[in-house]
Formats: sequence, structure tokens, C-alpha cells
Amino acid sequence: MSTKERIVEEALTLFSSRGYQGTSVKNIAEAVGIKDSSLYKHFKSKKEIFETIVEEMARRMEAMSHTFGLPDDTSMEEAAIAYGGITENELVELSKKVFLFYLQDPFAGRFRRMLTIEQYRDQEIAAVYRKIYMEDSIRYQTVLFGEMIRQGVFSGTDARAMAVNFYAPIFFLLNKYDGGDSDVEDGLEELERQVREFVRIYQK
Amino acid sequence: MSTKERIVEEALTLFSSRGYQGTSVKNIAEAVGIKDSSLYKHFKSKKEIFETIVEEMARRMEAMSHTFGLPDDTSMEEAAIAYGGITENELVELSKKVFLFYLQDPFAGRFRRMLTIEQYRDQEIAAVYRKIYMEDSIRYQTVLFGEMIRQGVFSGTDARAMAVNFYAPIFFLLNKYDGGDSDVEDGLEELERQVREFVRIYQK
DNA sequence: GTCTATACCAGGATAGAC
DNA sequence: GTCTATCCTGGTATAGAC
Repeated sequence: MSTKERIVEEALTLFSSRGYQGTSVKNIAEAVGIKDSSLYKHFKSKKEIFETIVEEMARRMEAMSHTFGLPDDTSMEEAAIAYGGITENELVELSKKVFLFYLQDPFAGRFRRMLTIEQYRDQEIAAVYRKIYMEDSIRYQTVLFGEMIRQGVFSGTDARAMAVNFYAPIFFLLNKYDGGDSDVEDGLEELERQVREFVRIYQK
Repeated sequence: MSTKERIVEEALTLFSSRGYQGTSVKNIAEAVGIKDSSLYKHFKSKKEIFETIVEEMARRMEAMSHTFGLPDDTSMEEAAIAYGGITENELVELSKKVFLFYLQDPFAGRFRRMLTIEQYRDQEIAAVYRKIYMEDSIRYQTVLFGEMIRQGVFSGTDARAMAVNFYAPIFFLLNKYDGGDSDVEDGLEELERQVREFVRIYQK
């Protein structure tokens, strides 16, 4: 890994726990193992490091949507049709995968915590945060459940309310198990309970 | 309002948007209309201001539980029995009240945003955050819905999963409509939709 | 591309006059 | 209880040697 990449890496770790303002350029340089002045050969300012992280995340989200078979504006309907025949256990497993990705993925977890911290000081960051973790997620799952209702897999009448009922508990548990001390296993168990309740409620 | 109270007031506003580290003692003093040095006649340090805010919130939460008829360790069962006969419209109104309280109450709204920002840098803050917005809320509502199932108002089988299904959308929408720019009316509308879907799903 | 040295400013906090 | 003046530390950033 290049020094530039290591700077981004360590900066993200620090930003996601102490926040942008709570992290000094010295902190980052120290974590990388260089002097703060050397860091300026790679980035012209602290802000530029932050912006690089946001750009990097956008790139990774793009890649992720392919790998995971997740949100992608063009392939939504096909995905919905594919998910039409999903079983309860498969839905539990998929939920756990998404949950663990947002919670623990080396990049995604720290990035989400960073945005959570920084959202209130900057309208632009707030918009990115809401787009990723709220609007896009709900929009995607609304299409998904709409299609599943149409196919007769579920019995709902309001695909959007259904999407919120599926996603909000995931979002809630993400925030609950964000702290380093809490046990992720408990989170997975609680998640499974919610998904099974969701299926029980909406099954035909 | 005394100068000391005004300091707490302005500090909370600043902490809840820029964070603790992002707010200087000079910023606070300026907002109050005094010099930063004068501030030290009221508080011995910046940290003491923060701690005063947390204590103040604890005091207000206590008062709130009486006014609102909300979480209170001793009166839970009585509350559950009282809520046994609640109608759908009453549940919508109650949800909106709680939502608006956590979102807009002059103290509670800013306090929640402050904890949201500061939770990752301090285990103790994280514990307070989770206790207030996750554990206590869910525990209280689990008792509530458990009693309502027992009384035959709702048809659920898992009171805890039900509590999460009721509360998680509220938590999700709180976070979604936290930004200053978004329209609270939209949030209330979305909230109502979720509560009505909740009732539709769990009604006998 | 890393280092040392340095400039410059802002932040937290104290002393002492009024 | 507010002010001015001051201290010290630490933060961002640049210059220049190696």
C-alpha cells in the first residue's frame, strides 16, 4: 500500500472516531509513521484528505453494487424479479450480509461513522449521508417489495411503508451496535429476529 | 435567564452542529456576548460546560417522563394498561408528539444531535446515547405492546420485535429529518404513514 | 519523499484592573 | 462579573536540507 493510501486509511480511522476537527494532521502522520510535514507532499491540505475519502467511498459503492447485487439504478427491476422467489432463510442471510457490510467492512463501517459525526456541520455532507443510508436504500427496497407484492410473494398494500419496516430496524441496529464494546453476535441475533418477524407479518 | 444558563444554551447549540472539538470557548462566549475570559467565572473549563449540559438533560428527561406520561420505571405497567384502549388516531398523535419532541424540543433536539456526534469518541457518551434512544425506548415499548397483546388490542406474538417495528421507523425518520433544510411536515406525513401501516399489520 | 526548522494563528486558561 | 493582557500549547502549513 502506498503512503498516500495509508494516509487515507489512517485518516478515515481517526475521523470516524474523533471526528474531522478532533483529528490533527499530526495524529494522522503519526499513525502512518511519518512527520506531519511529509504528509503535505501527498495532500495539499487536511481538507483534501477528507475529500479524497469521500471520493474513494463513491468509487467503492459503485463496485459494491455489482459484487453484492445491490442498488443500481439500471438493474432494479431485474433484481426485483430475481428476488421474487427468495426464501425466508435467504432473506435472513442477505440482511445479515448487508448489516455486517455497513457495520464492519473495513471501509464502509468507518465511512458511515464519519458521516454520522460530520453531517450536522455541513449541508453537503448531510445530503450525501441521507442519500446513501436513507433515500437510496428505501427507494431500492420499495421497488423490490413492490415487485414481490406483484408476484404474490408478500401480502402488503404499501411497498414503501414495507421498505421502511424492513430497513428501519436494520438502520436502528446498525446505530445500536456501532460502539466498539458491544457484541456483534447480539446484533446479528436481534436482526434475525426482526427479519423473521417481518416475514411473519407480511407473508401471504 | 442568567449568564450561566445562557452559556449552557449557546454551547448546546454550537456543540450540536459543530461538535465539541469544533466549538471553541471563544465561539461560545461570542454567542453569549461576553469575552472568553469572562466565561471562566461561570465554568472552570470547557469540559465542565459539556458535563453541565448532560446533567441538565438528565434533569429534563426526568421532568418530561411525568409531563408526557412517558418512560418511568415505576409506572410502566399502569401506563401499559392505560394505553390498552388507545385508538389508531390517538397512537398517530402520540407518535407525532414524541417525534416532534425529540426533533424540535429546544433542548432535546440539540442534545440528541450532540450525542450523535460525540458518541464515538467516548464510551461513556456512547452508553448514555444507547440507553436513552435505544435501550430505554425499546424496553418501555416492549412492556406497552406486551400488555396490549395480553389485552387483545393487537395480535402480535413477539412484543419486543413489535416494539422495534414501532420505534425503529421513528428513529429512522428522526435521523432523516434532522437536517435543518428538510421539511418537518414531510417527516410527520411519513411518520403517520408508518404508524398506520403498523396498526394495519398488527391489528386483530 | 522524508526530515528539521520555523512561521503563524487559534485554542484553553489565568492574572489582575475596574 | 466583565474587561484587557498574557501565557502556553498545539494546530495548519511552508521552506529548504538531504
